[in-house]
Order: sequence, then structure tokens, then C-alpha cells
Amino acid sequence: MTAAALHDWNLTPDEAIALQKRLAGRIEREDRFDPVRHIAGVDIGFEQGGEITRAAVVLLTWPGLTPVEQVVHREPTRMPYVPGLLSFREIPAALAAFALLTTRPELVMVDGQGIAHPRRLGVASHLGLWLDLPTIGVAKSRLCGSHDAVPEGRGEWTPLRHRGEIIGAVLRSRLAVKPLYVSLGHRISLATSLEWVVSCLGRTKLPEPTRLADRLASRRDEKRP
DNA sequence: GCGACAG
DNA sequence: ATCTTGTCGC
Repeated sequence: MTAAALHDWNLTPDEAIALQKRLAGRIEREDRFDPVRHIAGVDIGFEQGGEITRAAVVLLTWPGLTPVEQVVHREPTRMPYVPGLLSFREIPAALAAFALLTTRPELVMVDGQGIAHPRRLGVASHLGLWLDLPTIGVAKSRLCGSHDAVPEGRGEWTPLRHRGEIIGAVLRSRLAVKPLYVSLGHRISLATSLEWVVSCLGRTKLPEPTRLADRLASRRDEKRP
């Protein structure tokens, strides 16, 4: 893997798919991280009809989940949304936003899939590889795989399977609300990922890191004070 | 060949 | 993702 290839985000669909297959082999599925003092939440939003990409990162303390830093990076949108190739549309902006942080987190939650992806390299995994940090994918809907009905109890979950492999968990974060699709991104196990997501749940559907990043990315905070 | 399809 | 009003409920 050359540095040039890793830094090229303007690939053809075929090249992007080939790159994902190679990078997937680098994903670490077991826990390997330092004591957590800060957790970051990342999400991307769009402005001006999609012409501008807006990346937001929020840093929260652990424990306590108190927001202590938040950054936003805007840049021209580079490509349209293509299922399976989301990282090539969002990661460049996310990396630029991360570069603005003054403190480096020990854990990152990303709005999107981790390895619960056709080629096992969703945006959370891809970003984890780039940041070389533990990441967890927290998606609001399914990209691939199938699962049984999710138990109704808060915190309960059922495995998400794809081609005979357990690629994630469908978690009931709130009662009577569509479940969350949790999958390991990088340097963390599925079991630990679930523990962290549940630990970061407030009284809303999304865990705090992702919820706050979501608000900042879509400017919901300034629109609805 | 016919759907499905993160954000 | 984004566009959008009211409305039901803790």
C-alpha cells in the first residue's frame, strides 16, 4: 500500500472498491486502546443543496460526557452519495475537522457503519484506520446483512449477519423507536462497542457523542435554539 | 435478471 | 443527507 494510494480520495468506483478490500484486511477487531478520557463524536452534514460538505467533531469527557470542545470544517462536496462508498465522500472533510482538535480522543463514535459493510470497510472503519484510533460505527439504518426482530427492552440487541458472519448488532437504544446498527470500526470488539454505546446513551435514541455531532453537522443547534 | 442500498 | 407543519407525548 503506497502513501499515494492511501491519500487519493478521487478514485473511480472500481478503484475505490479494490482499495476497500485491501484496507479491510488491516482492521483490528479486538480491543486495543488506552484508558478513555475523551470520546469524540463525528458526523457530516451538507449546506447549499449539498454543494458544501460540513464535518463536525465533538469531544466529550469520560466519564461525565461533558462536551469540552467542538470543531467544524466546511469544504466543497467532492462526490455524490454512492451506497458502499460513503467514506470517499465524507472522510476527507472529517479528517480536516479532526485536525482542528486540540485534544486527541481515545475513542471515536462515527455516524455510519463500521465493518457492517459489503466489503467490511464502512466509514467508521475507514476513518479508524486513518486516525489510527479505536472507532465504533453507530448507524441509524441498515446497509447490508439481516437480523431477527429486535427485543423491545432498552439495551437489548440481536446480531446482524451477512454471508454467515456476525458483522454487528441491532440495538434497541430507546423503546418504541427504530433500533441502532452498531458495528466495530477499528481496534475494538463488537462486545466492547456495544458496552460503550449503551454507556453513552442519554434519554435519546443516539448516544451523546453522535447526537451532539449530528446536531452540529446539520446546524440543528443554531436553527432551533 | 430483479431488488436493496450507511449518509 | 435535505426539504418541511403540525402534532402527539413525557
